[in-house]
Amino acid sequence: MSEPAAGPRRRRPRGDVRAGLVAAGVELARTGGPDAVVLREATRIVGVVPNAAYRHFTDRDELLAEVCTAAMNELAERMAAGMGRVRGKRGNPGAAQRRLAAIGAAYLEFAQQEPGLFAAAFAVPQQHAYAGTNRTPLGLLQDALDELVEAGVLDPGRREGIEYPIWSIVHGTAVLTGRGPLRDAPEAELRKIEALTMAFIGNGLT
Amino acid sequence: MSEPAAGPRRRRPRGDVRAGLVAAGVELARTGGPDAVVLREATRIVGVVPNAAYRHFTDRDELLAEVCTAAMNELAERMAAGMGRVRGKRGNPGAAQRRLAAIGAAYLEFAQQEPGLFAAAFAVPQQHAYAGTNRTPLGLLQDALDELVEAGVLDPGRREGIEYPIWSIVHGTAVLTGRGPLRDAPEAELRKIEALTMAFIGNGLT
DNA sequence: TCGGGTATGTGGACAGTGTCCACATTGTTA
DNA sequence: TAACAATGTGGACACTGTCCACATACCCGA
Repeated sequence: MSEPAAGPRRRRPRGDVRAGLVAAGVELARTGGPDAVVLREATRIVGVVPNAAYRHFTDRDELLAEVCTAAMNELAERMAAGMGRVRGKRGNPGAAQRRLAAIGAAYLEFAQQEPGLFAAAFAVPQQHAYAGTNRTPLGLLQDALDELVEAGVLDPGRREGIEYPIWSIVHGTAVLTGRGPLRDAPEAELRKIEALTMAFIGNGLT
Repeated sequence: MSEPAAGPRRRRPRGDVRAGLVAAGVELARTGGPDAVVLREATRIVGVVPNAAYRHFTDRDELLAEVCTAAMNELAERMAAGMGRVRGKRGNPGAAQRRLAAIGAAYLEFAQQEPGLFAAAFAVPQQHAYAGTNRTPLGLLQDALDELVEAGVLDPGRREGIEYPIWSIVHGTAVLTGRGPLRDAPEAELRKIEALTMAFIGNGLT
């Protein structure tokens, strides 16, 4: 009874349906990962007929890509937030180290609290643009490492390319303990693994 | 015209259809990853009606689980093979290090040469048994690390739990450079990242 | 040897999905 | 105001996983 009884229902404002579909897709991904992003369900949530989606996306894959980008952005956002909570001037050795630890912790925390979105973030079909901003996981990590060099904690000679092993170890931990084979280890065990991961990184930097 | 003209076609030997379905599933996964393991297509390959699959698996998920296990076994097999190619007595420091490097290299190589199977190996729905044998990626890694301790290369005090960061870094590299955001980096770049990964591990052990 | 029971395969059906086509409506612009 | 582009609708198709009832082949005990 919420609909205003027949009458040619007003069309939603421009671009509203598209945004709604993406938002709906994000919620679906949050619950069930990328596979749960089903086009028809998204249109149902928005309250529109399935075909309407094809006015905004050529494919289900295009919708999914949009959802994935949103998920990746949320991950980056949480990393930035975690880093922002660390006080201390840029270049301060202790603060620099804590900031690196903070983005790593935020990464793992996101993977644990939002397994669906985390999986979606890395389930991009085809190609990911990422153009423009470097407010991405990799960009943030690189910033943190650059600060570590500035602060004199990390030898400049060892800086080049070190973001990749570090990203790998954090991502690997997230995946293996999340959806992966280590998923049903007891909570305490998982904490220990995370601590080992962080320690291993620290070890590799000094 | 290849069928022997009507007549009640002989039933296949016991357990043959089941094995065939798994094999077909593996081939599908090899080409397109876990999502490509579609039950009806597998039955088509085996030459049987879709419903026949339900005499051997309760679910498509159960078939998929079987396929995933097979994929994981193949990964373990390749790691074991890579390790086996390294000569030198157990406990020899150099050989121990080369063996660790070999299983890491085999892991990355498998992920690159068989992206579909690699993805499938870690796409197990629900729970993974793995009971019995420890001829698994983790088991092999643990063996290699134990040997490293025996050989006096790795301080016994740092042995406990170190398999997890190491597995994580290798797995993370495989995922990020395979299906992940680093997937379309140029070949040379990928090699460099792999080398950095291995170096980072060596650094973390000594 | 035979007869029944169990394992296995078949045929037909259903709901759900992505996607296509033709049509209707709206909002905008010349 | 008339034409046009953007957007939404209705109906259809092939494909998927899964269910039910039925048919057959094989095996084991009498």
